[in-house]
Amino acid sequence: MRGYDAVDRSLLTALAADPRATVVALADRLELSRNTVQARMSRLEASGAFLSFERSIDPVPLGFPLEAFISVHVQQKRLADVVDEIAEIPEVIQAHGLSGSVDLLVRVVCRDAHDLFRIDRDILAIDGVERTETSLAMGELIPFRLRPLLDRRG
Amino acid sequence: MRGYDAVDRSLLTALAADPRATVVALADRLELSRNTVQARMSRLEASGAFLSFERSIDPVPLGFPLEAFISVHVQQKRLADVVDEIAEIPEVIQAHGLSGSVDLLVRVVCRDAHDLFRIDRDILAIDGVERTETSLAMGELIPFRLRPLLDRRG
DNA sequence: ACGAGGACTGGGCAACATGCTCAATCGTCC
DNA sequence: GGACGATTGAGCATGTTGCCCAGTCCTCGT
Repeated sequence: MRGYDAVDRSLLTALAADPRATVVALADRLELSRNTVQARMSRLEASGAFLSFERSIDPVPLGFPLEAFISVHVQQKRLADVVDEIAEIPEVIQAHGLSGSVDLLVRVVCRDAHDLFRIDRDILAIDGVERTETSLAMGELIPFRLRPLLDRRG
Repeated sequence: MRGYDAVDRSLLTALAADPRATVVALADRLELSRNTVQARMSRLEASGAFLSFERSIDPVPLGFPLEAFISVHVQQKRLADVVDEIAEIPEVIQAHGLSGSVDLLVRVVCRDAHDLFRIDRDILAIDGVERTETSLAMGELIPFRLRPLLDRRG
């Protein structure tokens, strides 16, 4: 299933406003019948509209107040191995392969600056890694959001 | 409330495995009483452990298969204004302020390359923006995860 | 204009979940 | 020992879920 209609989008929006809303509550708010909401929800679920719930957990109260992005330059041929090794570091919470001069954008959280230093060192020590550049995230200036996208006509 | 104990972490882990699990189901799985789970959940909720549900929605089925990171160099003094203007672009789903040579790391999704080109142009046109560098995300090589962190001793 | 297919609706029903309260138990800390 | 907080099991009224059904409404293609 690709592309959602207005009903799907408003369902997602309503869910964003209240993630644990019941089907009945959603039906009420959207002025749809309970059956419709139930059917839509199963379809959304089945179509893979939802990512892991882990994305909705805040690392800060877990004790990781610092976030950083580490740009990694890699010997291309060893990219897969490098990724495997980076994945072993628990503080790495995400990594994207990029086009362009930087090969890998690694997102990490840590307890303090010392922690970050260590993680960077660990990545540099990996065979195939040529260079890294660490940027401390000073804040999420635009917090993750999909609403503007959801609110537009599809 | 800062810092969760083992019970909190296993609750979060269990929730990650099944985001819409009922309190009863969680109690079962963790071999806790229903009351305990209910109490913990309210505390987690109240302590701000959960981020917006939007983070758990996949932009791809919404019709945005392409993701990119745009590094933005800004005249420092105008940073706030630049962020405000960037926030007007719906395809911008997140932005971090960074330490280092890049001031702003903007995460965007788009329908196609043409779309991306337009967004980059829009950002460049903003007063106070000096330079941008666009990197297309070739894939989420390490999908967002907190489990390794959750699984460790707190 | 007709019928078919799909989505939506309202009704009903049994099984289950929730939110709440209570009394009892268990550790830990002073 | 005594006090405190966390946990437990029980109970209860109310709300929710998952399911099924029949009826309606739209949109298609013919």
